[in-house]
Amino acid sequence: MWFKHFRMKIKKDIKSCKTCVYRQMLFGDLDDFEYKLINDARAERLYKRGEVIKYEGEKVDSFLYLRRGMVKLFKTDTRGKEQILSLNKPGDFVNLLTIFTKTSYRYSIEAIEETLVCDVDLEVLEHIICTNGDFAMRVLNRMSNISDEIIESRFEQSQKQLKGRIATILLYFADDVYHKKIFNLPITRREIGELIAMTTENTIRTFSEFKRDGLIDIQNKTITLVDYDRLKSIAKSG
Amino acid sequence: MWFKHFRMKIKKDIKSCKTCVYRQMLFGDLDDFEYKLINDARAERLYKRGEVIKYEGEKVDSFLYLRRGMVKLFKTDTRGKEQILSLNKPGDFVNLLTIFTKTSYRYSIEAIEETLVCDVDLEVLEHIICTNGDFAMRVLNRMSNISDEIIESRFEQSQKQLKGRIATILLYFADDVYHKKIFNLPITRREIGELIAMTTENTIRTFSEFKRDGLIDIQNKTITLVDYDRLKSIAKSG
DNA sequence: CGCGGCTTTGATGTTCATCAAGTAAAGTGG
DNA sequence: CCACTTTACTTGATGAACATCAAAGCCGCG
Repeated sequence: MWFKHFRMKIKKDIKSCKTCVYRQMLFGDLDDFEYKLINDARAERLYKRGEVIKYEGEKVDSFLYLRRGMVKLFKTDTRGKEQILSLNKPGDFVNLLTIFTKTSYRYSIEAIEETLVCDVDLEVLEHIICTNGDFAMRVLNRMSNISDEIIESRFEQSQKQLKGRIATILLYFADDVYHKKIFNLPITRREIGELIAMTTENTIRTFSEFKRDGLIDIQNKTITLVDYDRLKSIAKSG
Repeated sequence: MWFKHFRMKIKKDIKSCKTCVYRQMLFGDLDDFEYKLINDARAERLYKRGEVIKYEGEKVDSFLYLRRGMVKLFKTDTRGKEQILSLNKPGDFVNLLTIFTKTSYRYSIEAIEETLVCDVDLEVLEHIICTNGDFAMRVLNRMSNISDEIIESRFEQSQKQLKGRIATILLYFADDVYHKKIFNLPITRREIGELIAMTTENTIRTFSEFKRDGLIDIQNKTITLVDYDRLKSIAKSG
């Protein structure tokens, strides 16, 4: 398993953070000098599906944000089954909540499709936080928002049962990730199960049922949302 | 309901933050001027059991920390049932994760016993963060830790079933709150159910079963952990 | 002293996990 | 490129864990 770690490609992109589309989300108001610091401490890394970006237990020493692709954060439970804590899509600050913990990762991060990640050295980020109070406030603000969203979405998912959770996931891909009603599922049925805390079998059963009921169409990995409104209602009602 | 809000007592304590036992947890390295700022922006508030400290939807405009007593953070689900997100005990920073969100509370905070809370105006805290980088880093560090702990404990609880969750809660009170094997349960059976995401009935059934099996003794609200080791093992194994 | 909330126990039903078994797809090594 | 192996996908049958419904005793409090 570990050998995968060494296959990752490291390259420097010519473009600077200044021209990055995700810049304004956090680094919007830095001055030229600060940009240069960030930019010099930054590496772009490309991962293939299945490559592990960070292992549980590794030291947290960089700030990660996702430019392309998709990653999962997951832990392995006592019986050896993986449980997915969250999916991250382009624009997400993968590990922002954990970044300042001074301990090590409590979960692993793995690419679920070809993924491009920006990796910024933590010390540089900390330096800017220490010297630029407004920036510190912006980081704090992002952290609060991410934390609130996680708690909120967990709360909502916990009230739903199987069908509601599956419908929610399908709508997440259609609305928030691909912005289309037809898309290729980037993850396996098993991973969907790990994400919604259900077994693979029941996840598949629900997919089949949704297909029988004319809610979706399935061609292997290609999903089409046929009855969007009814899916929405299932996602809502549980 | 809302009228409760106005019954809360507001008083200024003579002692300053400088002498507070919880000082070193966050405010340890502030200079005299900063202490004075915090101290002047601070109010101590005393709440009785059942009094709501913050309502979901209220604006977040202060930093809260708990000096005495216990509070619960909770939300009301779609069917009108409450779900407890977390319990906080003395020394906890009740709303630290939410503080910088610039929106409003997504949950309510209520005292479950007589509770003394320090309430610090947010603008003053933000001012100090903006001008004292080391302090900002310490706040970020605390936020990361709290977030990690929440995610970790949720992950662990989600793998357990009824008995494991109840055992975990009992050990939490004994080990982390009261540091005794005999204590008065500060919350009702229903609230325990809300905390572990189970029904009141099954929570009670499990209590009875633990008593029958000689794990605990129950006299109304007074709980005695009789077989601490076996409880520990149940909490661990699920 | 009676009303409402808390507590308790039992009976029944639902949701989901587990086990089993087979097909399809996707890597892998010769 | 093909046999072989592994992993993903699928469906059915059975059982366990927990929710729901019902009913009654208890306790505090106005």
